[in-house]
Amino acid sequence: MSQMDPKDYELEFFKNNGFQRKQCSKCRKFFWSLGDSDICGEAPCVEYTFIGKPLFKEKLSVHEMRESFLSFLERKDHKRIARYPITARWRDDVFFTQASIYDFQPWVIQGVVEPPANPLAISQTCVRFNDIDNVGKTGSHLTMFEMMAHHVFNKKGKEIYWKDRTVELCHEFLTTVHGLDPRAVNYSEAWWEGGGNAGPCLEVLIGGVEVATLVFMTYVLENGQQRPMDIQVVDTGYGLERLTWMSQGTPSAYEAVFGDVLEELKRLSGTKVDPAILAEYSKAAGSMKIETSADVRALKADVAARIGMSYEDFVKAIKPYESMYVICDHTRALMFMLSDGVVPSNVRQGYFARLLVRRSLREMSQLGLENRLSEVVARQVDYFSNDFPDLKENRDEIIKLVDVEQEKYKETLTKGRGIVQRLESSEKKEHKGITDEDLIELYDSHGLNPEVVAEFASSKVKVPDDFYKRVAARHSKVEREEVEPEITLPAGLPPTKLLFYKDPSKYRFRAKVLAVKDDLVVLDKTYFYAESGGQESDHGTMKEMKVAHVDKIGNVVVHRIEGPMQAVVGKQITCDVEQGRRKRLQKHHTATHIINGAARKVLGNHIWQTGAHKGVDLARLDITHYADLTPEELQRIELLANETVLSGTKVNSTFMERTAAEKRYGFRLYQGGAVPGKEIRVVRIGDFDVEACGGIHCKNTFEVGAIKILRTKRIQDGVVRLEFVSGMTAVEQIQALWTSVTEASTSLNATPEKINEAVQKLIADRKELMKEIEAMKKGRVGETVEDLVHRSVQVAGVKIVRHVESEDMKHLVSLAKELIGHPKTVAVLGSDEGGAKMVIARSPDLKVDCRPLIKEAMAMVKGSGGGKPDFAQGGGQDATKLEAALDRVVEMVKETLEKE
RNA sequence: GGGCCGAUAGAUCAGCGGAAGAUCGCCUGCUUUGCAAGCAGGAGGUCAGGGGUUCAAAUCCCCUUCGGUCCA
Repeated sequence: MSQMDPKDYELEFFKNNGFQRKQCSKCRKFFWSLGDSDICGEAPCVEYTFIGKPLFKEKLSVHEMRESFLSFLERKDHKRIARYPITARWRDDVFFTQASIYDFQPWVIQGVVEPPANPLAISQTCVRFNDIDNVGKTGSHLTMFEMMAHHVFNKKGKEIYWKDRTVELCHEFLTTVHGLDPRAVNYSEAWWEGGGNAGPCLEVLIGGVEVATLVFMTYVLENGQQRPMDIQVVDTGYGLERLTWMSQGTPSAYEAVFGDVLEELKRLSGTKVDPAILAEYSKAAGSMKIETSADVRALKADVAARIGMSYEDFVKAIKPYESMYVICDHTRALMFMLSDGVVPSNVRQGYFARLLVRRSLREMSQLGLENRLSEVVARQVDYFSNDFPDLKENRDEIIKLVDVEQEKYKETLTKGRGIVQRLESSEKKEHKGITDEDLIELYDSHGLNPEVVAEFASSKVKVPDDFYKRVAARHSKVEREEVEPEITLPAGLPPTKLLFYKDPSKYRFRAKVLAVKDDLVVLDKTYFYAESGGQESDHGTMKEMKVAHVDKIGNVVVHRIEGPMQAVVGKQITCDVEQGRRKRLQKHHTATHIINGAARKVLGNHIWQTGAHKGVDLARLDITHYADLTPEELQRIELLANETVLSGTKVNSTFMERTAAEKRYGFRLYQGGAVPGKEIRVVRIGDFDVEACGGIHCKNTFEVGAIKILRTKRIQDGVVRLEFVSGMTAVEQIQALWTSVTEASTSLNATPEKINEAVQKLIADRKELMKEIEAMKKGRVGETVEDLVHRSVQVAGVKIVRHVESEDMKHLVSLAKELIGHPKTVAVLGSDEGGAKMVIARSPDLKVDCRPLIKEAMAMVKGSGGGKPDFAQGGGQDATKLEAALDRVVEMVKETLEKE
């Protein structure tokens, strides 16, 4: 904390209002307060003081608390903005929105784009999975929470407010709005770092809980160095759930936050716990700061001892409540994730949705509520949908996704049960049961955690203490980082004017060269579209130079030149954008929006774009969906897409004020990833599809010409990829397909329509023929056998059949099998097909061991062999020695027989 | 994005270097008033695809594709 400078915290607001700077006698932290205590006011320095005696004047639900915060700030000239999606589509460094400031990283904070409002107020839905194991047990841990915030982005010369006003607002909200005793709040000095930024912060402590953090983002961290930011950001974060809890003074945060839903669960499960036990536990849990599972164990042991129960009985008594708390938390998180377009999957964001579903299902079954998870989720939707209308809109989708996912887990369990049982029965022979390694394998590779395995197993399962540690160990690996070479441009380049938005049909223009670096040219303005939003860049020429790629770095467009560089800084040059390429790209881009809209209409509201690429020859769109597309669904999407093309709907591409656009079209806009900025470009195809998009589009859907979906595949669980073509590319593709179909049908002497029939018949015929051949071969063997037996050499009453023919091994083997069906027979068969091959076999009524025979014989032909005592086979390269080898075997057999 | 497990008959799986198996399902008979079942017989496999090692590969090695699962 060497960065901390006491001056950072000496606020006018504190001085003018009589706050004293104190040092906590326990943790030595400095804090500002109007009260008398010399303790900072955060657990564990103090115990929670508000349990049973709320510190606010009114008990508020989460909804009321959220509204009181947002409307308070509106009265203080802040603009209220809607929450951002919980899955951070606009960032590739994180999966989920974990704090309100995430909404504005990195572009707003870096000054690349304007914030949607300034100052602004928001209640941002967030999820964090680090403490998931503590949820339900500690009384306060949650995976999903709402971070309420006021944010200010101060640019030089345009400062709005900074530390004093921030603290003043916070203080007023707590004391004036909620009637908190001004002496009951402490502001403790701390330092904040995150996302490459840092700055001083004040932690707002009430009743033992940190209810808010007021961060003043001041510095950029670069190579361990601090540099002042261009924009100084007020980043506050108020814990909605904590404030609500505080206002109610319930034993745990869960009781305060989950209201209706928790009641419903209690009713459904008919859970009854001795109120005395629960009260005692809640009191203890609520008054302690608990962070690890060891803390939880210690706490439980402590409480159990205090009320005179055994640890085991106590744990058992309180388990149903823990289950319900977990379910409440997980289903709320799940609801928002699913509503925001996360489809459960085995990778990325989807995995966390799956995790929540599976954990919830296990707790549900603990309560005896199998197969009813979606009911609870539905209840959550009802509880929250007044304040988040999108939840209501997506209600059916959310329920469907939960049900689908529940089915998938059941399948995993069904499979798992079989695996466990087979494992047990196969290892019973060694009397080992299920080992630690088995448990880890079952969890890591088959998704069965130890409790589930124990349930499935008939033998006793012992779980090692360090189970999860050992699982983690299996995943320890060296993270390799791929550092992309970053292009550094000369400093001070102005943003390139993007003229293609003004006139997308202009292909020839003159512009001034601002900079040249290696093979890159920067102009003052350009009609070249830079690769973004999955649309490949334009190509073209500048004077005689070939433009091979166009990129955007920050606000500057760079044109990459292939071949000799002729651009001169300061000169005006003539540029030409390649028309044909642009037109194909733009058709594919509009087609992508159409396909996206069509897929959503056919499949449902959970369809979101999760990736897209628009090339010259092919476009592809990845959408979130929980199952493979059926041929029917695919056809319906294709039909609807082409109907839309033919409808001749106007494609509107206009810049709109961001909040107005969001209000009008909702967060659906952000299909290709949220594009923050005060103004966003909205591409709207009638009522069919609206997306925030920077790409270049057709002016009317009929320009797309035609859309042909070529193929679809599941690229992960939960994501389906559609590959398609449009315009002339579609016609070319159809022609190419038609050509191969025609050629194939000609070869088959069938019409294209009957081609499948013809192929099926061909396959059936071939199968039939193969069988006939096999049968004939067998018959031939039968014929030879009698003949061979007849011509065999007899030694000591044993028939030795020595025979050579040019056939494959399979033939020799079946011949040998037939021969040793005769009593007292030894078969010594050879073939010179593709080297030397030999089979030595004898009927079961003899004792000759064939293995040493084949070994010796095959050594003679530079090979080897083996098998069973009564049936050996082998081979070698030297077919010229085959006859000699056969003779040698017959010799040895004779010797053996004569000895007996 | 990474680790691990896996792909054999319609389904579930065994086999893990020496001619492809079990159970269920399916078909045909027999038995039964009928059903469930029982008995007898039968059909059904490019052992995911492609390379390699070997005398010999479902089996060992490598690659590809697909699935499952855990972790970020």
